[in-house]
Amino acid sequence: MQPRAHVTLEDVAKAADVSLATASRALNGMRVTPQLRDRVLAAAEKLAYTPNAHARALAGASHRTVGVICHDVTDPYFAAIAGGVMRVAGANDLLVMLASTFRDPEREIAYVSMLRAERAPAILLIGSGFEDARWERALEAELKPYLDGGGRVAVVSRHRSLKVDSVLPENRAGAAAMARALLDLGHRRFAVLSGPPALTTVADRLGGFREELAKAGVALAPADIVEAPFTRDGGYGAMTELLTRGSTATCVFALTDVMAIGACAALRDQGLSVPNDISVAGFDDIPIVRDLTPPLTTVALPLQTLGEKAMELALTENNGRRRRLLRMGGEVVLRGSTAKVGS
Amino acid sequence: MQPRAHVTLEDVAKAADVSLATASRALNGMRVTPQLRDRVLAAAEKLAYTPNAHARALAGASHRTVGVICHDVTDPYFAAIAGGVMRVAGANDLLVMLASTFRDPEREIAYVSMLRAERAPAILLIGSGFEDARWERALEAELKPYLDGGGRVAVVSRHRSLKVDSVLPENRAGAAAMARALLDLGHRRFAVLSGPPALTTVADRLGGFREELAKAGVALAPADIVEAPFTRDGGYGAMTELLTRGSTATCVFALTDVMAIGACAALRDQGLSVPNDISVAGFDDIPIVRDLTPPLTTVALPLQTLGEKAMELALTENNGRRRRLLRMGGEVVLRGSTAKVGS
DNA sequence: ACCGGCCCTGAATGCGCTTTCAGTAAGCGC
DNA sequence: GCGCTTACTGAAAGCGCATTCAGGGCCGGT
Repeated sequence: MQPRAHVTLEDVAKAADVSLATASRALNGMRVTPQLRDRVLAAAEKLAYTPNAHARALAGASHRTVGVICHDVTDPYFAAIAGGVMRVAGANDLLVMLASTFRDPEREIAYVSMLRAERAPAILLIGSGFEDARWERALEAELKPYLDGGGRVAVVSRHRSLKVDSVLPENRAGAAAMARALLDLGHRRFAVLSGPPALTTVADRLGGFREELAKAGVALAPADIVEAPFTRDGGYGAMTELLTRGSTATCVFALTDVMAIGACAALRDQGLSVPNDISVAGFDDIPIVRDLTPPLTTVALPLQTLGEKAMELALTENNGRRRRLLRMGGEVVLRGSTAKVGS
Repeated sequence: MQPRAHVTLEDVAKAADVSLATASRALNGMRVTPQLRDRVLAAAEKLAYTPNAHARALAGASHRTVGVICHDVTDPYFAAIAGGVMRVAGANDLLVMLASTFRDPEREIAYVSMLRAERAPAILLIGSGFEDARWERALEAELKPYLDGGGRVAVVSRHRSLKVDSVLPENRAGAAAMARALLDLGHRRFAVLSGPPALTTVADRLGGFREELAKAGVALAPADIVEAPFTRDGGYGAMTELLTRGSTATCVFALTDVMAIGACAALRDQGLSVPNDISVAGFDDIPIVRDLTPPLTTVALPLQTLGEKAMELALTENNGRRRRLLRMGGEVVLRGSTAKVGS
């Protein structure tokens, strides 16, 4: 005969010969005569009882599964941030529901909706928002009732339009700093490996870079900018494209390290040397880049910390009702993938 | 005045002036007069109604959040597998709860217990099991009632002791194949960068490698094996240790690519060249290794597919009650990090 | 020995939803 | 036009648990 699908609290209570209420109290550590408590615990153990989290949540006990939505766990950038989130979550005895949207705004909204249905105590949005105001509004509409219902929301690296606690990488300032650093190395002809223009991160990084160059009187022609997905293959393709266009750039700035890795691969496959033939710089400082040959010059972001802070923001009550905003990172780290011009 | 904490189905029903049951049916796409359905949908929309997933689950509707437990999402190996899992999950309109154990068996069991409480329809265990039979038994005890209750379990890369659907990398055969490949290159003095002996994967890979060497009359002395965590820094430290010991190995086999990356970094920092001074080989074929300089020789595993297959196994009914077992990967991929001896 | 008060236990209620079950209105054939 | 089937709607039960509300045993005070 099949064992019962699920052992319920009632079964335990019956086995221990106490009332359902007493069993509940014993299991939850409320004051109960030690003898009874032992009986209940023993019965629960014997029956392999596991409380039904849904029933528990329904009955009022807050449940402990927070939602995290990112673009793509496979990307080391998001993996590192998610790692930080999970570290803090784990320390607080929380489960994490992780979802990947693959940069599809529709999926993102669908996930928020599911998380809302789960009555997750907190939702974290990791990664760039979308330039299209339509999506941001739809997202906001989804988030609003959640927040009204007491839900907590924090975002990482997301455009300011959402009025929630935020952890923001210094995208614009970091890119500007990188521009200065590259100018200091003597570069004057640049190319940029850009990402999907729909992402706000792209606008910020590209804008910061371009403006800083402009201050030095260096222009960035449309032909010097190639758009591609924020992936290794995107970077590879963009770099290849640049090469076939006959670009004369002495330095390539990839908007993410992952793209920079692809770019370096393309250069290698074309028999070009980094940084002797061309300098390459990235953004993010994902862990792997310091172990590349040559190690990658990049704009450093404390990725794990980004995630940790976001989780902390979501977990701590924000009494002053103003949203909190943390800005982090943005320092240029010069490594071997960039060199002085003509050296 | 505060908006109500949560809009319930009853609110929607009242607003649409229909009964609760009708509202439920309208929302769930059951046959209802179009006119009524529209009224209900409009009311739901206006009130920003989101069904309570807990209530829904409790009332019998199966819910759609599967649990995935891995050692560490930050590790590209697990990230890639998790990516595959999420791809299939997403295609089936499932949410994924991802948890990282950081290789702590106690946490692993705790997570299984939480997932069981959540009544997740499926649990996936990603990553090596533990040699200590005590933990495996405890895990089994936790899993047993879950399976009896109709839960589905699949594991990736986990020792056979668990009687559940499995996707197994060819750890032993792959390591043996690597041994042969390295022998063919003329190597006779080897060192191994090993992992925590508590992990079954370590025993399999190390065993396969050692046995194949033995067949060729090449012994692996204890001094040639260094144990370290399965991390980049672990590999770095182990390689450094090996160097300070004055190892005479011409070839280093790291049990994972991540360790191999650390090893290469250590060699570089010591001014040694790969593969001229020493050959390095890894295991897993995580995506990044083909972009290293030199690209890493390794045992290939179709990581994303591993995750996809596991999810598929968990999703498909297993009518024949025998557990299904998929073995995958194990082919040696020779790249630039290994060279013929003396060349 | 008696009563007030305290602490522990058990019965009962409700969380929000799905799902029978029964009831009612509409539709059909004769 | 009557009886019957068909189709939809509404009332109500119950999923498993936390929790409130009474009731009952026990203690100390007098």
